Amino acid sequence: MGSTRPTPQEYARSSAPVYDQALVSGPQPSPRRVVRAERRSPLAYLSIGVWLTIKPIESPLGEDPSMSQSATRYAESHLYRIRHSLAHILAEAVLEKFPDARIAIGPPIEDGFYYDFEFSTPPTDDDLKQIEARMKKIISGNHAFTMREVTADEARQLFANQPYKLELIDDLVNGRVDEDGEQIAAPSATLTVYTQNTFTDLCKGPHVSNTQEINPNAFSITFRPMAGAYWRGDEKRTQLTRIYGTAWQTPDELKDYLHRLEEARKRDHRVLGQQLELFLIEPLVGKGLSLWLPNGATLRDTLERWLRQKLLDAGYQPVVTPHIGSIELYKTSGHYPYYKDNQFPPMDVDGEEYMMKPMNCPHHIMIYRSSPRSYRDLPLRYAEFGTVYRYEKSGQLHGLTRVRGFTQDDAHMFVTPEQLEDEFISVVRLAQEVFNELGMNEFRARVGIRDSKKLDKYAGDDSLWIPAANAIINACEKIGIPFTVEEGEAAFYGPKLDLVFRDVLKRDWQLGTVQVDPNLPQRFDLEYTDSDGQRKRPIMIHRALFGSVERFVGILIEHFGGAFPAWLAPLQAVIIPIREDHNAYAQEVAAHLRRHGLRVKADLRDKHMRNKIKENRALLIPWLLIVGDRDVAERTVSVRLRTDEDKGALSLDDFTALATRLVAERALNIF
RNA sequence: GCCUAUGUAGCUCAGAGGCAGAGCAUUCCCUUGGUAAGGGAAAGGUCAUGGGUUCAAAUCCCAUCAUAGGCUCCA
Repeated sequence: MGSTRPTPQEYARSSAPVYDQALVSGPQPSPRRVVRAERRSPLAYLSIGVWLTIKPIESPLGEDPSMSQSATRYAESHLYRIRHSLAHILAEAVLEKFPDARIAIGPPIEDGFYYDFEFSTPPTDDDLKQIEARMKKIISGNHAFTMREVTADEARQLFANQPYKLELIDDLVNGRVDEDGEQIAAPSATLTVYTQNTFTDLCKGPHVSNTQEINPNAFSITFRPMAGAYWRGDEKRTQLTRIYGTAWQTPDELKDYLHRLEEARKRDHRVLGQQLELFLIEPLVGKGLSLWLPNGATLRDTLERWLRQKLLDAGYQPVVTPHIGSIELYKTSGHYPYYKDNQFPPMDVDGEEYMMKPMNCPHHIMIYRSSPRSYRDLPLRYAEFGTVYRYEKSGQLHGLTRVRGFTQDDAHMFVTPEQLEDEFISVVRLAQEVFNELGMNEFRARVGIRDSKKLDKYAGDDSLWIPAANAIINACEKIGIPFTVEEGEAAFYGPKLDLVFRDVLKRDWQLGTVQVDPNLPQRFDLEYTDSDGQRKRPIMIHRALFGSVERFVGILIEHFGGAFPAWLAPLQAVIIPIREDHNAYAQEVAAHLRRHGLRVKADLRDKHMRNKIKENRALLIPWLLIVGDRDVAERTVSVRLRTDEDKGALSLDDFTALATRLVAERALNIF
């Protein structure tokens, strides 16, 4: 390794943790990351790593103007000023109607802006409508935005009855935060305030010069309900009321945005999960616990069998471990004290404490430890679709993407230090292969290292962490996967790489994770005998590609909008007879296709064929096979795709060959 | 967990103190129709749960549960 190689910490500083604000959009596992991205000062966007080569993918829903720009350009854009200014106008309108409201902060964010308030009685939806109407009036008043520098004392006088502003002022002069509440190092010598019309706010800008630069019909504050938000994101502090706005340059852009939201809503895996009868979450079963209906289970099972075969081919060995374990196991691993608050509480069984399994690694470690190991055995790769249970706060649960019981496509590798980098590379390559075959081509990696300010949070010392982090970074560079390095995102036992997938709507989803772990082998005193006869300590790699199968299926549902490639579709073809006397042929066709391994059904209900087409189309069945007099006579099926394309008649043999080929190839197209 | 909203038939939703409603789905009857809803009938309800106010509660009040949008956290 060359002496110029930056330390992992230097990497983290040189690559902006968020390199494209568009990449932090949409539902994703870590809302905290969104918050951090929103608050990041423009400066933080300036240093963008050269290895970040995300290419834009085509979106069927049109381009979002803010998304095609880098975050830096966004912060300098006119749209950014419009949104920032609208936040102030919102505060003005709110204070007019609620003079005793306290104002907190109001930054521009992706797609819009928000402002946080403290109300004695929160506004109603009606109030919000009136506030929006009032904002349009203020905009039409052509008011100038003027900036003024003030001393801290002047500022304290200006905001004498605004405690949140006073706190910000104190922190600003002491160098703790900037106006958006972002932590910064240097104290700020001068403070600036911006005034428009009757409203003055502590603010570093920038703003539009006059409200006439804002189109009064290109924003909305009623598009999303009000929300609670903790002051400074700290749950121990006051909960404020956040009013969100979206704002654009033109009314058409606003319309497009609202349309995109609507499209995303239609793809919601919870909506499609019900419509396509994939899964249920039943209160009587419990919060965050999913029931898989036959359709969903078929999809899941197809995915799992495919992945299992891939793992066997890659030299993984299957293992199976139970759903609960002695608390002593998790005390030894260190998980219990560290993640106590996120686990189901222990249960007492005959005076011994047991826990629902929150992770599989300690169990796999015990399998490794069950027998003396030689360097000739390594790498050892244990794989299990292991179901784990974690206590998530109730407000945190969300469909399949955030549940309390889920199955990880988990594996643990035990390697020698020399094997670490190659093994790591092969894991990431396998991930690439798996996701590419699923048609998920757009993904990147996020390397998580220790928070250099809180080193005591982590197990083990530099001698374990630094080589491990370097192995990950080396691997990323060799593979050429786009990656960023982020401080404080490591697991407590080792640095990690998270795989982040960007779906067809350009939303980011964290998928699996690959973690280098030098610590658990130490805690469990794992050993192998090396070629020189010495007992040595192996290193572990923890990895999951899908992450949680439940969550992964949820992501697939949204990515494909429920229109799965044929090989994944729970039902691949439905045969629709035109008249009742075609039923026999329909059943014959179904039996024929089933014999060729296809999942098909003959729809023999006493309904008009048009009705059956409509209903099966809504179920997004890839192939609808219409059979009538001509088809019976000529042994054909008339193929109608779920895309509404009528492909005309194919001989039964031709269709069988086509369908089985597309399924075998796991093709993304269905004709 | 916290803030706000919502909870009526399998699904989507109307009803806002005075007899529990519609469309779709389901069942049955008629219908046999070549590419996005053929006709008719029946059945389907603890109006989330528990308590309260009232002559009377799906409707008003309180609590609980669940869901949604946020906030916070995530091995």
